[in-house]
Amino acid sequence: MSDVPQLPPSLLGITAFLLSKVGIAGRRRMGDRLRAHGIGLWDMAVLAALRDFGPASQRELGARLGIDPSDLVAVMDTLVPLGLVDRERDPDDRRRYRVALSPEGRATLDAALREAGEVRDDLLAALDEDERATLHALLRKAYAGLEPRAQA
Amino acid sequence: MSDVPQLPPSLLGITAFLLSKVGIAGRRRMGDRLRAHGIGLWDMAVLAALRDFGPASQRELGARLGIDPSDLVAVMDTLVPLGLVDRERDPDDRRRYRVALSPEGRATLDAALREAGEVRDDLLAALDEDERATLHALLRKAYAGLEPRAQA
DNA sequence: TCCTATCGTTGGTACCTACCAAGGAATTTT
DNA sequence: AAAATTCCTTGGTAGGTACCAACGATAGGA
Repeated sequence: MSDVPQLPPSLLGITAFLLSKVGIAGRRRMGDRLRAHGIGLWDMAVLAALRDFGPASQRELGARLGIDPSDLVAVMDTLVPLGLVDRERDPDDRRRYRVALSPEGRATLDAALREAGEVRDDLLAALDEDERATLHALLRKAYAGLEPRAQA
Repeated sequence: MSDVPQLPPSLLGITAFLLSKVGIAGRRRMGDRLRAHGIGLWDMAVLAALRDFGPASQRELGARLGIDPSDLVAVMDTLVPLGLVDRERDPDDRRRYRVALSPEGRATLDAALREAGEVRDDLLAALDEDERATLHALLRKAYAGLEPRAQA
């Protein structure tokens, strides 16, 4: 009759459950859209960090975003060949790279952020503008409580 | 200086990003707490489905919760030995099992739901009662839009 | 100079989620 | 009674995330 889940009310009463469900759906949709741009979620996060904070070493990027340095290698293996970042050895310390956002990277980031807006519209289709703003503000507040230093 | 992520404002402005972050944090905490009861998230979902909808076959449970039947085997391998569910062959069709919540299962589910409440309090520590209620209502509405049949 | 530390990299582990194929047992259909 | 279908199970694949150890290259301190 139906191959769509009909979840128990007990679970729907759990905020963390809803959070997880909607969050996973959003993450999945975002990942699908970014794939069309040839990048992944971590790649987008790195582009955003480079734009917001300026050029950085891979180590700094990893610390900032909470990514293990070894996992950052895969991100760079994506971003560098696509020309979305410029990576050169730091003249002052040739152990480290100096990773910077390229014009192409900036354009891709802009596109990714537009995709994010569309994902939000899709994910929160049932909510009006005010409700979306309220939801965002509440999430921001809750997240700030979780990660004190992440406050903008 | 800091081993805690300092996320780019660009990302914090993305509702889906926050949703995912807070959702993952909640899921993780819930998983940690359930582990102390010897069960996982899927196990809890099955217990909740059995309480809300009554005894069912594994196929029905799978369809209802969106779990692949083969993955449900692992859930049963957890719940049956713990005595949280009673599983017997359906007399009318001995291919299928009739899985029912046991008294121990009901008690464990109650405990799990209490844990869920504590996780909410922890996860949403930065929000007051009204804000938590608002957040829950908004998530419920958004989720209902995503999964039309999941409305309670 | 020698020792130690850091940066990026390779390679590996572990865990979890989600799927799919195939088979035995039981049932229904033809 | 033969064939097709359903239910559960086993086994395998695939993707994603998160770690950790060790190494070459480079740099700084004793």
